[in-house]
Amino acid sequence: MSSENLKLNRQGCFRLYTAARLLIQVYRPYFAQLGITYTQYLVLMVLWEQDALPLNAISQRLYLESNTLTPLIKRMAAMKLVARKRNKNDARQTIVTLTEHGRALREQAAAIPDCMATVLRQRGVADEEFATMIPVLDHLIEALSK
Amino acid sequence: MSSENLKLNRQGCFRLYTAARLLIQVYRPYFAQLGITYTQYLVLMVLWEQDALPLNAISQRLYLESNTLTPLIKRMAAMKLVARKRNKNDARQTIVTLTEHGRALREQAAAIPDCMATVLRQRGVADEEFATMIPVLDHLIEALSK
DNA sequence: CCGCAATTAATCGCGCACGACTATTTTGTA
DNA sequence: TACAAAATAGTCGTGCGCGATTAATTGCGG
Repeated sequence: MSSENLKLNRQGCFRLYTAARLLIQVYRPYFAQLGITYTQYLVLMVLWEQDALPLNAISQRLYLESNTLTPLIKRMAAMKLVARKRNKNDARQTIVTLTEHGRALREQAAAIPDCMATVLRQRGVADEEFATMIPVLDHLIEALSK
Repeated sequence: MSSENLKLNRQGCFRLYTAARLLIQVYRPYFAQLGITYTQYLVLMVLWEQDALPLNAISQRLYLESNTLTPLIKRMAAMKLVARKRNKNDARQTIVTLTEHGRALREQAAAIPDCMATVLRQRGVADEEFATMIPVLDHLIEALSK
């Protein structure tokens, strides 16, 4: 193992961390227009795909724990994006459902990926280039999430 | 532009965000042993390379603003890792210098990249695989940071 | 059917990130 | 030289992330 590769890991982490932050910064104004944050958008994405999920299921999808999700979803409930209710069959679970407002946001948010793709292309990042990272990121996530 | 690629962007952001989080989670216990956080480690890395930098310079290296760095570095000063002092030549600047303790941590932290590389390899992520992302991440950071 | 382990959310405290803003100091220029 | 513009840190408020812990509920082996 060369010291080159050692350095690479640590710098790789920094690059991953920085690229994620900067990319989310580009997203932020679009979400701000809808009155939501990036993380709230992630929760909505999960619910748009399948509604009425227990917090547990959202947790597994997003790799976020209840200590992050519970307050997050409470804020979303306060904004009338979702509703929280106990599961009758299993009183331990809290079921999260979309409100009309939460469902309606889907159409408005649909345009965001287009905008993002355009922004990236304008800044010289080709889709194909970005795409080369996807399988590695998936491998990394799969390897680190257990 | 296929809807496939549109989806890819948004999911690409999520993957980037998640992979960064999970990777830092693996780092965290090592840093905890030294009594520091990942972000504090980043500041130390910059200062280990060149000591006595104005906050401004650290900001540029880490892509973090003063609203993040000022409190962060104050905490590090409270822990006696660094010292803060005004620049005599330019009273606007705050110069951040390593203390003896901050300098000493370098040797202890030196082992961490080894551990990380081992952990990743154990989990089936080869250095070469990770390395393929580096140029793309650099391109992304360069493109998004202005 | 009892009790104990596992599951599921929730709570708490702290440290980032970051948008918006302010205060101070320097610089450049008319 | 005056003074507007730029540079530099700092402050404030909010929303994550997450380690640690707790409370409530369910499931399961004996």
